[in-house]
Amino acid sequence: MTTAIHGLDVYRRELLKGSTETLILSLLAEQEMYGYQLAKEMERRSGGYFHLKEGTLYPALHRLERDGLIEGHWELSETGQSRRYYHVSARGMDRLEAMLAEWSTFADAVNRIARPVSMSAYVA
Amino acid sequence: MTTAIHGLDVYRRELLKGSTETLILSLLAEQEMYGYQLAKEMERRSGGYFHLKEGTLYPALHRLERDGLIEGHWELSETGQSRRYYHVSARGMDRLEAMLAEWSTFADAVNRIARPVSMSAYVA
DNA sequence: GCGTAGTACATAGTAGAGCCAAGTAGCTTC
DNA sequence: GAAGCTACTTGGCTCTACTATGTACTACGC
Repeated sequence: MTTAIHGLDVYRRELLKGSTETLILSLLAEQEMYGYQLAKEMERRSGGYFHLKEGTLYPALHRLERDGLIEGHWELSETGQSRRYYHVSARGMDRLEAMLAEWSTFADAVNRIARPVSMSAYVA
Repeated sequence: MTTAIHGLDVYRRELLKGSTETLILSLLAEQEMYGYQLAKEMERRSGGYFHLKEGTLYPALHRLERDGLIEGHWELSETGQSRRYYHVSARGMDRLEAMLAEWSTFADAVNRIARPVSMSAYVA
């Protein structure tokens, strides 16, 4: 059941694949944040469209840190909760820039194929 | 080795994930085509950006056919080569429309987060 | 004091997509 | 007859997002 809808769900999930890290880097580049805060901020900024699950968020943060793109440190909040704050490293900034350029190219290419008519300007 | 570049390769591949079927449906919606022709056309239209490998293309076509979004039939070319031509079904057209809408929403959401400044207009 | 809800992080397991590689098969060119 | 292009197929691999579950602390209502 819900087979008619199911395909779209999968589609949205697959679209997100690969963009998650760019989105995380973008937000962290603006401001140092901890995981939970990041998830909330992303949801807020996207008008509820992006809702990162834990199983996506934390492994992604671990990957980014492992690759040296972000750096994290523990802090104890007033309430006694431990939070891991992350900021983007110099290398991460370079990567972010490259990823944003890649995203632009990709989006343009998709639009050239999927929406050849409705796009106002595309190079001949 | 090539670790600095590797991340971007992965990024491009992951971006493609989920968009492939939309791209295929879009091209087939314009014109009936066979697999190999589809790959060439996609590469041409995207200025070489999209280069679908066989291991991506044919499984994707099989999935789309299995889901009833496209329908295929064999034809024998003048040279004696067998080709499987595909066209988009009514159901496939509906799905394509939904996917294009989803793509727009997704791209907007990404731009709101990743490029909050450079976007000319976004809703407050 | 106890259950519930929210905050905050971690991870094992699963599914799915794209890629690599290898194979089949026909045609053309040398 | 070897190489190269066309054309399709398939098995195995990697990577990513999600599900589900667990830990642990705080705050609220009863």
